[in-house]
Amino acid sequence: MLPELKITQLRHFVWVAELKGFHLAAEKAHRTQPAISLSIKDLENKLGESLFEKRNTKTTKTELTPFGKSFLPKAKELIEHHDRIAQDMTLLAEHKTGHLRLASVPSIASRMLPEILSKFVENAPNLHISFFDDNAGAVLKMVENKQVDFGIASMWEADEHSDKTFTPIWEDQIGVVCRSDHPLADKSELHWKELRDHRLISNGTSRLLQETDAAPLLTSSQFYISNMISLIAMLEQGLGISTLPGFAFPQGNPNLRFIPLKEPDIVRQIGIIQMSNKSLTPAAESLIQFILDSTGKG
Amino acid sequence: MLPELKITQLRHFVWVAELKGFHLAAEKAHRTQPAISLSIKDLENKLGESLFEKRNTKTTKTELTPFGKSFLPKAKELIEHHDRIAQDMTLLAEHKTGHLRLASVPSIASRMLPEILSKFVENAPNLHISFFDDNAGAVLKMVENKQVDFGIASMWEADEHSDKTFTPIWEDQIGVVCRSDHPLADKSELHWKELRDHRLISNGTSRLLQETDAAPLLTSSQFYISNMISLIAMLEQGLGISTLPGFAFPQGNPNLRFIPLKEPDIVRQIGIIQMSNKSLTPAAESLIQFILDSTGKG
DNA sequence: TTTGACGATAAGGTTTTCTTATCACTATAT
DNA sequence: ATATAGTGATAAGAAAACCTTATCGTCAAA
Repeated sequence: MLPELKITQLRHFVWVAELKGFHLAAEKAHRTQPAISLSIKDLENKLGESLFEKRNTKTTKTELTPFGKSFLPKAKELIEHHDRIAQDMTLLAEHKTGHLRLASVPSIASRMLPEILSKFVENAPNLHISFFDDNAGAVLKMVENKQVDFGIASMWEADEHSDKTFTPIWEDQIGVVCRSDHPLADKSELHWKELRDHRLISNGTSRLLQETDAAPLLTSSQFYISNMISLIAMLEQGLGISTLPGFAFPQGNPNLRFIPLKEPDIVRQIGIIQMSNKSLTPAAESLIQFILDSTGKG
Repeated sequence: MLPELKITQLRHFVWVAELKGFHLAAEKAHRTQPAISLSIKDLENKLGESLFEKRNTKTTKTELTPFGKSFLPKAKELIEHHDRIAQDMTLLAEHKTGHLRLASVPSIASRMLPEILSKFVENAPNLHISFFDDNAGAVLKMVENKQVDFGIASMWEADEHSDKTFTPIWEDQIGVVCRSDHPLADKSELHWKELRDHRLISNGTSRLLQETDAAPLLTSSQFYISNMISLIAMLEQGLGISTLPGFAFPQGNPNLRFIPLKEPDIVRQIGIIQMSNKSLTPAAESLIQFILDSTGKG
């Protein structure tokens, strides 16, 4: 039966040995001298051998026995090993290190995450981040397959009571996008019926119009363009108009206008999607909290 | 401030993780299930993060959190490290391993030690032994210089109250050595005066006659031979007779006889010499005990 | 010889750890 | 659907481990 050595006990031993005295060791351990005496005695009993030369007699020096001498380096190594692990785990728990994987829908990825992430990593210099951007469906899949710790996307009712949890964060209003010189360009808001006479290009986000008053627009749509970059190019070309969530609109584009759709007022809820049963890594947990805080939802 | 993890606690964690359950782990730890629950809880508090998935709810499986998963291998390593050290030190304390150095006077070295050492090492397969044989003075020096853990030799009064401790073990009686065809060869015991008419070769052990009734023999001695092999050769040649302690007599030599000296009856005390203040390694301690036991002095 | 420093020891209090008893929950088998 | 057996959590008190105060004996230096 092997004895079970306590780290604290080993520390006491090392201190007594290195400071050459029980009193000094006691001070360092924030304990009284008898506590150290007993601790060492217990250690000696466990090991079955004296660590220090017969004390209380002849010699006043606190000196290691040969046995103690051979134990000293081993004890120090074990303590160092312990401290290294304690340090590692503490850093991990405090999300200063580790690996964080997330996926997001492109609009948030380009519009909100750059600032959030750059601020977040300031306090976590050793944190590795893997980031994926894709459409909402793909994000959802990556969460389900546990390829990512969590995802950022919108979630529609169908999946509401599933094994995933949705925490809404941003509200993204649908609007109409057209060229600056388009007849609708100067409106400050629009009714869906005003769009009927214009060529509507549908895209990946157009399904948001389904099940709303504006649904009829989709059936009459001649073009469908899935790729956002192509879509923008077409719109800039003046091929037609389209609907997009606000965050997906390339803000700062001088040639295009974004006009909120007021009737129907369609708002896309974008938020965090995670598995309900699986708990998150500290780093992931922490980033979510950070996002909530920096968006005022905390 | 780093938390101080206890080895026992880490064991509990590893067992719960590997046996996938608190009850099984409790059994293995010879503890009750609540004890393990609390132990894990305490560990989680120290680390500041959950190790197992939210228990008591939804899932009945005891599963690690990502944090716990990354902790598991580290915890196992630390436990193994601890056990390795505990093992090493226990072996060292039980003198199954280590390095043992001793010096002995040749008579004991050749007469008693072979059997003793071969029996001793049977129980200590990993013990390294360095052995030196030399005359009593040299043995004493090696003990003083700490070149050896202890020495085996005789010790004369002058050094009695020194920094060395002498533990007598063997009693070696002085006798007369002569060739088998020598006039004295058939005697069963001798008086020193019977030697006066024979040529006496003195040797390194002859000082044992000093301060005894037989001292006059030394002054009349014509030959002094320090080397034992040469001495034996001379004796076999019939050059003369000599005195030797019994253990120094090459037993089994067909050409020589050993006749105990009865008057004076000189007994050389041979025993263990060690430094008084310095404690011994477990291996040395153990060999000394073994010698005491096997000579009935324990 | 006295004093100061060292570590050991005794007695008693505090903290930690464990146990017994019980609860809440889930899954399986009636 | 209900009972049953299995999971882990929790509360209260007992046991063990740990620490403190007070004191002692020894040694070495003043």
